[in-house]
Amino acid sequence: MTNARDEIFRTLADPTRRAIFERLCREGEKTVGALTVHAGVSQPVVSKHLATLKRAGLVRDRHEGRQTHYSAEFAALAPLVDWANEMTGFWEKKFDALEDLLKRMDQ
Amino acid sequence: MTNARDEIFRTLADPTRRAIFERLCREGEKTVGALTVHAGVSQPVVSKHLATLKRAGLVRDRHEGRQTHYSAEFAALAPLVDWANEMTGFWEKKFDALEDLLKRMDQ
DNA sequence: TCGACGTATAGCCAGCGGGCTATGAATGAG
DNA sequence: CTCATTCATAGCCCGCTGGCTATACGTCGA
Repeated sequence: MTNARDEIFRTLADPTRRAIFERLCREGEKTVGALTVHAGVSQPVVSKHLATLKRAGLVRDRHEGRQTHYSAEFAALAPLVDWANEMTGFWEKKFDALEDLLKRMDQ
Repeated sequence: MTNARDEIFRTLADPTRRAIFERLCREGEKTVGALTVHAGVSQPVVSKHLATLKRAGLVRDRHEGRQTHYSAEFAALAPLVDWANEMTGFWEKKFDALEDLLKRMDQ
């Protein structure tokens, strides 16, 4: 029952994980080792976070020899943006309704 | 050190809390009691979630007699949208760079 | 003034999850 | 073949937090 939107929010809630994702967004494809250097946590933890990000569809992995290259999946952010737009959309709707009401009152 | 963006993500990560926020977005100002009816959790829990949402700047409260009315603060979603745009922005940048590269190669 | 009502706070518990180390599995180098 | 390298997995621990009940606090009606 836990939908994609929920998973995206949960996944991006952790600062360490979000930092890893940000890094992939800014600097493109990176190996686990390269990410670990600046992550501030151990390599297994980085791998774990990457697995979580992958399950949420936020990253892709590409195996090349013994290293795994990860890259950001930008499109996966769409549900988040859509949700935010939907929420603020309700505000605009109400604003429109208010405007409409005022117009009617003006008549 | 935990900035606003971080707090917003953490706050919206919980499904129950996000549902409450969504409800406030969709249906406007609501009392704690009204929110509790459909929240699926006890009243104290709803109050707690509302306090968390308030600390994150996502809702406002208005006291009227013994009831407290809460309403969504849509503007508080801006950091979230900005962040998402920034992330996808890196993608566009890279796309532009690629386009530029292809142009140069074409010459 | 007193009781009922609406909300917030306190205190507790259990589970989730993020951190660690140790180790396994796969690949490359020599 | 053997050893080093790179990453993933396993197993553990502990703090955080979301849930609960009980209760305190403030407000309204009688």
